[in-house]
Amino acid sequence: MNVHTTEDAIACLRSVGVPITQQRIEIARVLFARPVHLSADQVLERVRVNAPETSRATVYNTLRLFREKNLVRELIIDPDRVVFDSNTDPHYHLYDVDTGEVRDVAADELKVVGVPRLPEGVELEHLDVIIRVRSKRT
Amino acid sequence: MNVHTTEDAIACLRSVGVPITQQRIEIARVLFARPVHLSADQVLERVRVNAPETSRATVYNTLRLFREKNLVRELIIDPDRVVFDSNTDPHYHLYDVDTGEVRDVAADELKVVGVPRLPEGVELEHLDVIIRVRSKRT
DNA sequence: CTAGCTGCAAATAATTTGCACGCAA
DNA sequence: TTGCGTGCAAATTATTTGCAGCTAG
Repeated sequence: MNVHTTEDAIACLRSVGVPITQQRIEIARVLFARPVHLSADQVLERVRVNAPETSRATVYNTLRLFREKNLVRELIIDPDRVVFDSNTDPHYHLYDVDTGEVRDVAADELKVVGVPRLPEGVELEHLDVIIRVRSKRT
Repeated sequence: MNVHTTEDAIACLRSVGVPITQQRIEIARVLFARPVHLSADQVLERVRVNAPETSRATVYNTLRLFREKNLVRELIIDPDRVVFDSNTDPHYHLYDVDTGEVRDVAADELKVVGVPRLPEGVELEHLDVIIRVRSKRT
C-alpha cells in the first residue's frame, strides 16, 4: 500500500468498495502512508492533526470497517495493547514486553514447519507468530 | 500439574510460596486438575460450584497472582477472548475462530525455524504461535 | 494476635451504540 | 434529494481498587 495523497486514499477506499468520506480519507492516509502499528487512540491523535473535529467513535467504526475489508489486521499482542497493523503482507512479529515496541519479521526470515493437518471443512485463516522479548536492564 | 485433591492444591500453592486460602485451593483445583483454557468468568463459574460465595474480584486477583508465579499463562487469542492456560509446558495453539475452540499443539509437532538473532541485552521471553482456522460451512 | 485475604461496590478503561444533523452521490 | 456517516454522550463490558471484616499461621 502506498497512500500519500488524497487521491491515493480515495483509490484505495474505492478498490474495496467503501464509500468515500473525509474522515476515512484521513484515516487511510495515517495508516497506509507506510506500514505502522497503531492503537485506536494513536490513530485518532494523528488523524486530528489534519482533521481536528474527528470523533473517537468514527475512528473505532472505521478501523472495524477497514479490518472487515482486510485493509488492516488487528494485532493481538497484549490485552492492554491492541494495535492495528497496516502491513497486510504475510509476516510475523517481534514484541518487546518492556518497551512495547513492535517490529515486523518478514515471512521469508522465519519458517513454521509441521503445521498439523487440518480436518476437512477446516481451513487456515491466519498463522500468527509473536516473538516476545524482554529488554529490561537488571 | 496433577491436582485433584485439596492436599494436591495446597502442595501446589506452597511450592510457589503462595499463602493458602480456601478460595485459592478451589481455583487451583479448577485450573490444574487437567490442562484447560478458561476465561476469568468461566473460572469463577466453576469455582462457585463448590464455593458459591467466591467473588469475581478474588478470581481476578488470584489469576493475576498465579500468572506472576508462572502457574498459568495468559493466552491472548482475541481481545474478546482472553483465556488462562494451565498447561505451562512449551506448546502452541490452534484456534477455531468460528467455534471458539482452543486446542494445544505439542512443541514437538511444530518447529519455528529462523528466529532472528536478538540484540544483546534482549532475551527471548516466550514464543507464541497461534494457528487460526475457520470451520464455518458456507 | 495480626498481616494479608476476601467480598462488596464503586471506579476505571476501552469500545460500542442511539440519535439527530450533515454531507456525498 | 436521501440514505449513510458522523459527532456527541450515554451504555456496555472487562478489570481493578478501596475499605471494613474475617481467617490462616
